[in-house]
Amino acid sequence: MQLNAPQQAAVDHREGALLVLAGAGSGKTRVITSRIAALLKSVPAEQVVALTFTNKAAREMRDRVMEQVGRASAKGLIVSTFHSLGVRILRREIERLGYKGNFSIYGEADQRRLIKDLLPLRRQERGSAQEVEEVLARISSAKNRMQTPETFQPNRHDECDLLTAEVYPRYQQGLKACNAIDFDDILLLTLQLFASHPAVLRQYQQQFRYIMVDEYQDTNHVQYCLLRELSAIHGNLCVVGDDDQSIYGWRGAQAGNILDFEQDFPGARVIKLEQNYRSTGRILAAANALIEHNPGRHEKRLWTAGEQGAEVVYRCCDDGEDEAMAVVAAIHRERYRHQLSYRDFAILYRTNSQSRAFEEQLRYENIPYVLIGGQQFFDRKEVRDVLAYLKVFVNTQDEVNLLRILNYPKRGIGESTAQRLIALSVERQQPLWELMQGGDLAQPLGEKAAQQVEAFIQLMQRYRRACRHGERLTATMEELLKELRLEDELYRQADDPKQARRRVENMHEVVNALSSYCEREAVPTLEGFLEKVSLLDRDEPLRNNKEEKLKQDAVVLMSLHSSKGLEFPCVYLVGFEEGTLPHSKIIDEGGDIAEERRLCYVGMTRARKQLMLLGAARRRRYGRLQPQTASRFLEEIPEPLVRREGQAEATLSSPEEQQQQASDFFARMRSMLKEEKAETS
DNA sequence: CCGGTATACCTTTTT
DNA sequence: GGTATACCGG
Repeated sequence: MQLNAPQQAAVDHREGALLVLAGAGSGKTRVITSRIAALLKSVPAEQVVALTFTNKAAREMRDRVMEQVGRASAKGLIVSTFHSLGVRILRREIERLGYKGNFSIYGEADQRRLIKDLLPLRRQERGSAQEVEEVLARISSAKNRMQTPETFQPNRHDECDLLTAEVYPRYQQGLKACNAIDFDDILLLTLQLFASHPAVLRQYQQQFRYIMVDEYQDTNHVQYCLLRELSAIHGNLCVVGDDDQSIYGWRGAQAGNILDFEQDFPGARVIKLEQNYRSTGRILAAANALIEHNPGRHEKRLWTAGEQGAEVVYRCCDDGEDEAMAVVAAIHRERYRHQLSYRDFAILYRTNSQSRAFEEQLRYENIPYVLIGGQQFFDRKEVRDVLAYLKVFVNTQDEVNLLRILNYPKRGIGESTAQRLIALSVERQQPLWELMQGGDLAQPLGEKAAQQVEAFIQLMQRYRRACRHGERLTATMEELLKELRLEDELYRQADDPKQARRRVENMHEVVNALSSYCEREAVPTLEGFLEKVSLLDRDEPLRNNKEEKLKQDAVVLMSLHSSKGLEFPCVYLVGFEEGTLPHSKIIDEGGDIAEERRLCYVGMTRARKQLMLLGAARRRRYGRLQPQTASRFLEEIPEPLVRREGQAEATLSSPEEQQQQASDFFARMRSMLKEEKAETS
């Protein structure tokens, strides 16, 4: 297929800043890969950098460039995520900032643990889970705004902000003491490195002569600054994106970056791609009608030379189960009518918890499906526990993880012993690892505990040494799991043997991942493995990653966020209700409705041939059945563009609902009685 | 120190 | 309806 005129213009652009405003389905990826291919004809590959947000996007882009220019010409080309590039730079340069090269990368679980331990230091009340979560979010957002512990400006009238101001410096010190950095630090420290070491910056400026950025609308302020620094000399920055698809504002992305590009990089050329090659006319018309309700966009109107296609349908179902049945029925029907494969269908939802009803229905009907995202592999406790051992082997300063495994599996080193060790470590100004190694702990800890600690540290030393030899990594790890008897531990903990088996499987999946990493890599190291694992996209479980999953012939289930960048012949956008599609959290807390609208727009524009919107008249939320109303976005798409089907009313009549009402009544009575009691006593 | 049960809280979206 | 924490008894 040939490039159209604006696409070609973007590919041919060479020097200076370029903004490509690429509407959904306008052949954006093709433009980027073609432009890289064109550059490689006259520029050494190692001077070209393409940055993406997900590993999958990076891999895809790299593959497509190689298809066009061949493996040899692409050698040295950097296609990577922002975070991978950051880590790559930091591994080489971080000692200039006072960290050591074997630093750990802390995910949310590690961060939470660290903050949790910090909170009670300052306050008598113990840090509740909510508080930890809130403080963590604020620290992260501060980092995204480039506020350090020193420059953080709390809102004086905001309790939580003041707490954050106290915790933030300690948190950052804690990280450094553990020789660890968090996800936001990856980018922030890279930027700080550049600021404090101009010579280092210059070196990278000279190396990266042509910089391209995909999904520019998702960049946050730190990423923007990095790009500005790196392109400062030559100005060869080409960014591609679509402000209408900016859906990561909650994570600090600034759609302003793409709206202000022309002011930030004077002389920038702007090219709009508005011809859509993906969806039918009717789907585009509906999506356009919706997105036009958003203020302050780059004016853009998608059009297609293709056919009008089938009607877009909205269907109101009785409840969640009915909705699932309707989708499955539609899949059966369309598959038969148009000779489609299962993989041609996608079910998209706002929250991951919505997947359950569809999974059940699909399983019931024996339809193969794949679930993308959701409960993440690396968030699972059993996986994190194993990884914690590996992290400590690499970085013995990593006390967050050291404390995590100190008594896992249970080895008689309980909470009080741990606290005594920590106190001792503070008192003697000695890292925990050294303290435990030093022996002589019988007095402070007691004979028995000291013995257990001794045994623990012996074991750790032994395996730490064994891990140095890259050859036997996998075998060493297998031995470790065996010696720790983690499998038994998992069976003992779980109350359901099936659940236990799943956990054991997950644990072994880590070993499998390590094994396949070792096979792939020329010089495998534990460090390298952990780095890979830390930087994985949320929804690629190690080996059978997103692509492999998509290749199977199965219906795809995923969140609207995960769906960005993908396309399917038939899309079912479910939960089209107030409180779900504009999510209640956003409605209640005065969040950004426009972003919800964009999310909806992203979902709609994934569809090539057929788009169906579904909602329910009542739905179970937190286990309660509640009446629902149609999403406000439905009204924003005028009648002829979306055909309304089904008109279930929110009537309360089923036996289940009556029972629900009764139990609600008794719950109210009980709580009233409790209050009365409290008053009288 | 451990394992059990009661409980509170919760659900956005994720590199 | 599910998980993470709290508290209590052994």
